Amino acid sequence: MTFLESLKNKITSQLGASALVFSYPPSSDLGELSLACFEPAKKENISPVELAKKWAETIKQNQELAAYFSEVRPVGPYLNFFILPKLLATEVIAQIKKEKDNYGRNNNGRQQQIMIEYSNGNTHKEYHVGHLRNIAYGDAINRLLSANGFKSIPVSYINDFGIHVAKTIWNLKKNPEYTNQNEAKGWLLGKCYAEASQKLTDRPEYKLEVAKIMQEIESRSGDNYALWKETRNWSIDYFASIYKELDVKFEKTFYESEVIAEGLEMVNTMLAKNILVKSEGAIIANLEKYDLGVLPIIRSDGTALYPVADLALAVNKFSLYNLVESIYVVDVRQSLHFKQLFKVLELLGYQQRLTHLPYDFVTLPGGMMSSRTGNVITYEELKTKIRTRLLAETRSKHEDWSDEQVAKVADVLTIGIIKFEMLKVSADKIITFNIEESLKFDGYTACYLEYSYARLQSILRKESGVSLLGKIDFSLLTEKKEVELLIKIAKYPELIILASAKRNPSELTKYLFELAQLSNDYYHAVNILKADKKIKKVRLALIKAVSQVLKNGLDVIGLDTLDEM
RNA sequence: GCGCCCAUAGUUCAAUGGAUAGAACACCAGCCUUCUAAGCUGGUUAUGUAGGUUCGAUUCCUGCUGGGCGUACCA
Repeated sequence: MTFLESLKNKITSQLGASALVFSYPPSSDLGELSLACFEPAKKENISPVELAKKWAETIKQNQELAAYFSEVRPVGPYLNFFILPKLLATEVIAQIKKEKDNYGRNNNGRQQQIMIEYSNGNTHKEYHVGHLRNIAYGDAINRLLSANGFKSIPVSYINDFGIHVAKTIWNLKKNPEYTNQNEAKGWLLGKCYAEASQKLTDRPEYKLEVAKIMQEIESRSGDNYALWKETRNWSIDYFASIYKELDVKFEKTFYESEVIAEGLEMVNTMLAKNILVKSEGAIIANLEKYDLGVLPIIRSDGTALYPVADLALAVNKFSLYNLVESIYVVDVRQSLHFKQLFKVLELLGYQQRLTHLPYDFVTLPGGMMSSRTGNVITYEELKTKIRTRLLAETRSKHEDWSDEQVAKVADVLTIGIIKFEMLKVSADKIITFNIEESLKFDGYTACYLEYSYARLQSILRKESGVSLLGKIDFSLLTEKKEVELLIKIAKYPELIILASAKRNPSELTKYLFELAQLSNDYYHAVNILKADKKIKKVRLALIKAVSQVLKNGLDVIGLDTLDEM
């Protein structure tokens, strides 16, 4: 239990109340902890102002509890607590020192298994910034669940069998130069797809050729099937390299091509059960009585649509793992599709909790991203642009560094910028990805956070001789900024719970930014290394705790840290 | 047509129904003999519209306006 939790429990029990809602005052002039008395006053049938006054006295009657505070002050309908800095510092810093990388983690999930599917790669297609939002969001939720004590199982589902594959192969055969270059083969397939898509829009008469290729791939024999197998691996290898760069790991990867047969069997069973019906030559799930319209399953030409694999995939997940929840991190535009899919699974008798975790799309300043109009930025292009700038910037700061050192910093910051830009906005907001803006190093950015951490490390490094093991006099932390920092890091475990409950990593990015601001503010205002010996020691202990919290929080949103930059 | 989402400062975003609606960018003025100036300090600016519920609404409900997305053989 954290210091703040136990303090809130003690107050609640002394007041003889239950389920009190605590909050934090908007300004440190109003204390460190606050209790709004509106609701409890209703139960007691007195005004909240009166109750706050009354409760202030009740707290003071308990000497042991009152000793935690320099003041318990009723302010209108609020009861505000001024926590003694010495106690706050002693307890919070000790806990961080003890738990280190585990500070902030809890076991609320009791190791129950939650599967989270994200990444949604399409082989034979370009990998663009939209995918990056999915990866950053899915990976952060995965890490958040894990930090809250769930056994989170990240899985990736790769669509290697759709019509887009046939389009790419069709164009590849017409333009063999796509296979003869030195560039990454998976990346070239993406270019090949974009061109194919454009050609087929301009000349729809080629669609018959594409359909023929698709049929041959589905029949799993012939030259086109062999070419599919070969090119599929190019994309899969390419994805693996991207995941490695982004530091995301999957426990299992599902492929559409491997579940489609099972899905077709399910279709037959469901036809027999009348869950699916034939209509206008196609096979559909008619969900109109649930206000969910119609879900087409099999085209009238007999070929399978996306839900076939999706149904089999969902069932596979449940049979392979004992899940309390199965999460799908997928673009909000597929909301109706998932409602339909979940309803069909329910009709089949599955009762597990299924969650579609939607996020809105990423656009570019020039308008909606689309392969067709060419207004699309691939991961490769984005990464290169950002990394090139960072290499130059880092070199200009450190002329004496080796190329390896400079590259290391640029690599960590590049990935950090991409993930942070995707996470700092809540999922229901459209992100207009402005590369120039993302490249800035000021303000609410990944670089700012990373820089703040590196600065703290730098100070700690300069005084590595000072032992932080011996007795530290925490009563020496009396500066206002020190108390603000202390209460901020004391709150961190609550943020992990909140961000996970709301499934919203931006709660955490915001918190970390505020912590970094406080931290930068602090070491500008207060000298650490030149302070008296005892004060220096306690201030070093404080910034060590702060840097630990920064590191832990950055880790939860998937960002690596740098000791120097 | 129907359904879902969005609307807050010049721009991009915050705000479990609660205290003076917070930040960042941009702009202006300062700070390197002081732990990395990728930093810090100070200043200017906002809840689309009409109602309702409430002691209290940026938040909940309804209408309107504007924008986005989805809506049977794309994924």
